[in-house]
Amino acid sequence: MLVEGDRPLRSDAAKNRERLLRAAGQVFEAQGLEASVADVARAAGVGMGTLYRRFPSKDALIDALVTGVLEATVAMAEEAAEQPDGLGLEKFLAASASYEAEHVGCLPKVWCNDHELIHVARRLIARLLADAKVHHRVREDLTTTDITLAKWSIRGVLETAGGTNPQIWQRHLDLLIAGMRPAGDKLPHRPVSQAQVDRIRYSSQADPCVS
Amino acid sequence: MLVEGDRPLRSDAAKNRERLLRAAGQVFEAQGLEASVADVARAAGVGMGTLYRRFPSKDALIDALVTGVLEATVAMAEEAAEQPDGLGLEKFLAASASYEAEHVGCLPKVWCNDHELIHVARRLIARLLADAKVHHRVREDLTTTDITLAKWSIRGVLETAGGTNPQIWQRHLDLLIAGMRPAGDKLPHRPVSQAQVDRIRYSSQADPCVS
DNA sequence: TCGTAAACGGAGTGAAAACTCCGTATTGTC
DNA sequence: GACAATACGGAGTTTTCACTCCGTTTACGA
Repeated sequence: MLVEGDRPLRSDAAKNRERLLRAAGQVFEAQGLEASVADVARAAGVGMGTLYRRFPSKDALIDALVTGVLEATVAMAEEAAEQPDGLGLEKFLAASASYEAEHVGCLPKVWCNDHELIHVARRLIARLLADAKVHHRVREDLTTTDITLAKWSIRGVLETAGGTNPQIWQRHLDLLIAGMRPAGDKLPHRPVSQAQVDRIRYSSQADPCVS
Repeated sequence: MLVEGDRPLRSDAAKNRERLLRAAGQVFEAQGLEASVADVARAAGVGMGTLYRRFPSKDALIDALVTGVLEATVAMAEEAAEQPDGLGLEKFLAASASYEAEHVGCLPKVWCNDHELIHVARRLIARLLADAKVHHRVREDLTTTDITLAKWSIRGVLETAGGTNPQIWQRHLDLLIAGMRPAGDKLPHRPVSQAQVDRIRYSSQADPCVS
């Protein structure tokens, strides 16, 4: 998944790599993704050379953070799948929102579509949704793309509010889940097709989001 | 509201000002706010000097766009207030989402809290919400901060998906409104206080959002 | 039509930030 | 303990981009 393909890292290099990732998360959360790499290096207590030896570009550094979030997301989806009674979907949404709240820094780059792990997560979410329907936890006309939109929306709340305050995303998730509950009427508009979602490349950045 | 305090603009200057605003909207939508001002000037067909004579900084240009969106938002809220039967809130949410979808470029800077017009809009929204409650269109435990979160969430969807496709935000708004509908149970978590919302300064940019 | 105040274009400037280079230091193996 | 191989720091390079300056042009009242 990461750039290092060959032999294991020397111990100091491995330690600095972790430091850099941790520092990058903090700096990007505090200043946004336009924070300078020099700031990240300083926060990590290493030199620029070290940063660039480990991550060939700023984009690669961000991508490593994104990959971490996505791996955690997939893990949470797998764990939620073991929840009985069709409550896995809700559990997953809460768990991943909570995790994202702690990693706000790289969120703008997380839910673009280029990343392999996103497709893995999406398949798992589809199963969670199906299970929730079997147990009549959610309305019949709910689709996986609705869940995708819900995740984008939580990201919007987290990015605006910062990840500090759990109340904020919890209350918003309450509202979303209330909207997902079974109801007599269908949602007024047609669901968004998966193809439409796939076509989106996250336009608010000019460059493709994974380096 | 705008920087020009004195005499009216000469005709060519006024024309170029409009061109610049239109071009800025398009360029920022296509490339994000980190697009260069040179690109904006080129798209508008004017020189750098003209841009900077009209808008003293890039931030001021963005702020002019933001002000336009907020003025439209206030106008839409006022219009929605005339809707009978407590449907004004839903009408407003749909109208403002539709408008924002056409002005995705500057959205990242719109819903920070520093702008005077935001408070105006918020007061209008509070009245729309109260009216919706009187007519039992929404649940009793819904608060104005919930609407604020809903607007942030729509912004998240629009920013990710781009403003091009109305289906996307409509379907998401369907879900939100379904969650707002009257129900037997209360939402699990406590509502977010207005003070908490006011404390947020939109952290994903380091600088304060209005120049 | 003429004069002037206002506006125009766009090359030039300075700062900021991504990325490189290389002399020095550290790790881990024989 | 010595010696490669690997990693380290941080000053220097290059590029990008916001912003300025000034000679030329345009609008518009008299």
